[in-house]
Amino acid sequence: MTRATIADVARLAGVSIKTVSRVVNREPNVRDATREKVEQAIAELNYRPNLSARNLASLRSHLIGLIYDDPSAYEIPSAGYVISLQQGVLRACGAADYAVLIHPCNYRDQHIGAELKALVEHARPDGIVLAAPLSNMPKIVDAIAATKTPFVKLSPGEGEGRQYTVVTNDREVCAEMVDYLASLGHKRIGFVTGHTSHSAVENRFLGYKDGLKRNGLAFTEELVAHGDNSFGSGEACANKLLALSSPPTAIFAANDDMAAGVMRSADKMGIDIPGQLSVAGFDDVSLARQVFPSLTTIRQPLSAMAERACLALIRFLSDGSELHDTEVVPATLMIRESTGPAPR
Amino acid sequence: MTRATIADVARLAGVSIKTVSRVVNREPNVRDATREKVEQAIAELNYRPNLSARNLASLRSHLIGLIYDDPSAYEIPSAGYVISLQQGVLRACGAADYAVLIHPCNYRDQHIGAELKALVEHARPDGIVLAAPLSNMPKIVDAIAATKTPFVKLSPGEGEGRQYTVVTNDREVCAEMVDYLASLGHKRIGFVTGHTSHSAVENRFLGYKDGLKRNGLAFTEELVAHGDNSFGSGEACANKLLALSSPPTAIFAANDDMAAGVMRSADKMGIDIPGQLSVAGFDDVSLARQVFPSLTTIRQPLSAMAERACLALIRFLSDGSELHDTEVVPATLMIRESTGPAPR
DNA sequence: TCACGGTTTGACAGCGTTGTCAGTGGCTTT
DNA sequence: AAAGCCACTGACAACGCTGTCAAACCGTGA
Repeated sequence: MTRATIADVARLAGVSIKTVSRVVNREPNVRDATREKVEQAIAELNYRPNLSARNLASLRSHLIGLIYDDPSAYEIPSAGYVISLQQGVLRACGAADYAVLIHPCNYRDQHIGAELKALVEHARPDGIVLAAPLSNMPKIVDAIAATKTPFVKLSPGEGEGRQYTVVTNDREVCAEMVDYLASLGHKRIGFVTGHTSHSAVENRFLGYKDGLKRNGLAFTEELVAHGDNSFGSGEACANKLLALSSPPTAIFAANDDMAAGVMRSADKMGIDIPGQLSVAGFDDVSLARQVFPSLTTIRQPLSAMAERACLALIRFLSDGSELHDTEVVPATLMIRESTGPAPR
Repeated sequence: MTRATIADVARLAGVSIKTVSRVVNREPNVRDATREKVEQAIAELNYRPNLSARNLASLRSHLIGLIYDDPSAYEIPSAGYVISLQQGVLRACGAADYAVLIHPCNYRDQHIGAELKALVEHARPDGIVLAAPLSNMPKIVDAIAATKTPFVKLSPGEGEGRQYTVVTNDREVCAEMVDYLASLGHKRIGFVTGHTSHSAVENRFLGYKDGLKRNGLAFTEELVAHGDNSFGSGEACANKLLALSSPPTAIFAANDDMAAGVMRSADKMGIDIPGQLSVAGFDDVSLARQVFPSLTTIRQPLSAMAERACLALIRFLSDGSELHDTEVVPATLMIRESTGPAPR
């Protein structure tokens, strides 16, 4: 007893296999009565189309490649980021009958261009979703583009306008965070930057400066420390900022891991949060809710961004609708316990 | 200019397509000279086999389904667990030319059996890797078994011996953790249990009792608090244990999230860790290194377990080698800052 | 009644592989 | 020299579906 094929269904329903194909693929021009007969036969035989046969005949793979940087490959654990991506893409693909091919990779790898080329030539996905920070690296974007496979970029940073990109409003929302801190009376607001490979962090820095300006606060290099996105670098940056003769009363870090590092450093120094120091992060990873006090941060709508990007890709694949554009999905402030009125 | 097919290669090499197929699939009985000619033609044309055609002809999908519980579907963020699983499976599959189909699902879903059945019938993976806690749920295991698709179970708990299962030695390693705490002079060691749906946590509890016994310490119900694997429940359990007239000097939680909750609770009460209270967890999620002080815990070799399970599955698929067995991959203690000598 | 146009249906040729089975040719054995 | 064996190679039929195109059908207006 093997799986029923389209021919079995056709025989049982008393129609041709092409008509069964039409019913299965919801094509028009099938009489209602015929459709019903076929559907009944499908149900009776528990027929499921063979995807390999379908793909072979239709010259497509019905596969979407999701390419992202493997977080734990070099000890920056942001697994939540990857899971969110996957959720969004799976949601979009599930609805449209595409399968997802995940491909974690290490952006530091010398041969990543060749690796991605090989992947695409081997699996032949119909389209690709390229996630940050890979989507900000010209070498990688070019390698993907060279394969001629349609792709969308998912980038928290600014899109480049050359390909369809879904971004979040890093810059604006960071300025809003500064608004919020200023509204609490903070005058000296420090900033911990992230690794520059991640173009989004530059925008976060710009947003920080925008915020200072529009709240009448002067920008000082002294209050900026340069981290690399890791928890450890957050600690180091806080050590530096808090050792200033006139230390900041609030520190805004470009991601949550570093913000947690800042908190740990302050904790070690016996500095009370938020009594003596307010701390804010960016990302809203699960850690943000688990540190004590819980972290004020900014939530990126990652999963939604991934879904939107993937849906646009699928739309393009099915009807060829334009793909050169940028879509912005706004992020939101998550006010928690780590920020409070400026001390005085 | 479209992709080269096997026929193009055959023509260029001056052989039949079958011979090309033999070379590509590393089949025996091809003369070296012939093989070289073919390989040269393949390189020249940059030929890559069409996977759909191969799958159709060979009646297999070359797909491994990875089914796991979606952590963020109900706010228990253990994304690192999923990432580790994926890494292990991808490693095994990549080497053997299988693709991975990921399928997060919610074990609380009423219709999960039907959902998995539909998935398997639709995508027709050649084999399935079923991760905990799903692998401990008879309803789910039965649904998978009913599809007749070969599968392996990945379970931190005990295997059931009916199917191939890769487990870790939860019970033994937990006893070792108690050994370690006892060696630091702790006499009153509390335990925070996890959600009972996760059979591994029962073994952890048993290991805790084993450890007490072999160190000559009495087991008291009073020192056991029942959590549900969440950070919040860890806090609640610590509140209860630390309110005892004679509170424990060490608390061992069945997972890291709860251990972090314990730490937060102690922090709120002004209890010094590890000076007044030692805290230990289980899992070694990234959080364990980010809390202050960093958490002593137990690292599960998750990624290695997933890889071993998947390799066994692939071996079975290729040569039909036996699949009814249980393999144990040992876990290891990670001693960090949250544990220290008992106070006195 | 007949031609006409639109809707519905079917025959059949691929899609690019693998599996089966029948050669083919060289070397050993009798 | 004939027979037998083995290593190698190729012809061709699947595999289960979709796309193309032609045929059948059906209602309508002339």
